[in-house]
Amino acid sequence: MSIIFSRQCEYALQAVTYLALKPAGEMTSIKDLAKKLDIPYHFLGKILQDLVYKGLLTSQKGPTGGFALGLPATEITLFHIVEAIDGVGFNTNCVLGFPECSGKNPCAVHDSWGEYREGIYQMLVKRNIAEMAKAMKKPEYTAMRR
Amino acid sequence: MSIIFSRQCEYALQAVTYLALKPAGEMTSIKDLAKKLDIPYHFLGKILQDLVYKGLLTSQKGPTGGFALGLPATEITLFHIVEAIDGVGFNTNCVLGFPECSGKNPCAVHDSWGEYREGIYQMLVKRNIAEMAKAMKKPEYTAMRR
DNA sequence: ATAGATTCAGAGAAAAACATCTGATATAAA
DNA sequence: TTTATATCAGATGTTTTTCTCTGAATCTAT
Repeated sequence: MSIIFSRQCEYALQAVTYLALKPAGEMTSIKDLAKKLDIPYHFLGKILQDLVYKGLLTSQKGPTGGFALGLPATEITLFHIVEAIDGVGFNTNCVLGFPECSGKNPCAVHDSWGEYREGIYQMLVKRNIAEMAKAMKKPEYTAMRR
Repeated sequence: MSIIFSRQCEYALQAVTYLALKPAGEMTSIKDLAKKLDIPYHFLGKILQDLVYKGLLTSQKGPTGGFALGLPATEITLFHIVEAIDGVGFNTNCVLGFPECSGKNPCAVHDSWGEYREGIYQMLVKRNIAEMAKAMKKPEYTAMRR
């Protein structure tokens, strides 16, 4: 289907970015997140739970509870989230799926892909959630529905 | 799971590349392809059928039958195959899945990704199956098992 | 204390992707 | 003409991913 990240991963990126827009310390409920971002409620719950377990978010139960960033927004990179949800398979295997493609026996796109892959990796490592939030702030996120 | 092309698409690329290594006009059976490339027999059958329908391959029934390229190897690009199997979703949507990411309201990686995407696209469009076959020829493809 | 709102945890359902099976049809060679 | 070997076509099965449900456990505010 031509995709780089799983749906879970995309949802995670969106949710964390949204949390980064909130005042520090404020908790946001799954309900709010799911509604604003148009992500299935229970599915999102699972994903956020996972991110709490991995230390990227914190959570609090009970009324006024919810989720918040577990680290300063500037310290959470896109790569942290991708790694937590999807793992890092995309920079080991041949893009075209040739099992024997390697440095010794490269496929015709082995080297070009290596460059793009590295670029994408750098993009994920260098961009943090604070930047993402800033970029998406324009229409105050209200337009962020599918 | 972090992937760009579907398994089907990878199998298709491998199979077509393998066919390009064969003398022109020679037919290769699913059995041969499946065994050499270690792809599930019936699944591969379906994929090849699809490629015949799309005009990239030709087929012949009966003994001595099988599949062959439907066009000269130099005229089949990687993009042709990817397009036939996976479609072209990867150069329209936001990599990170932000629904509202666009030129007007770009996410923080919108522009960088645009460059990589274009590069990858060019890579697929410019590389043809003849080149792929040449690159993979070294150990005469015999090592191409998982 | 109690009530209400929330996350947590694990099971389960639905959909999509991946793979297999079976019978039909075509074709080449004996 | 018969037989063996292919693809073709459609149904079926399996696995993975996506999404849902339910019943705790936890916490806040009244």
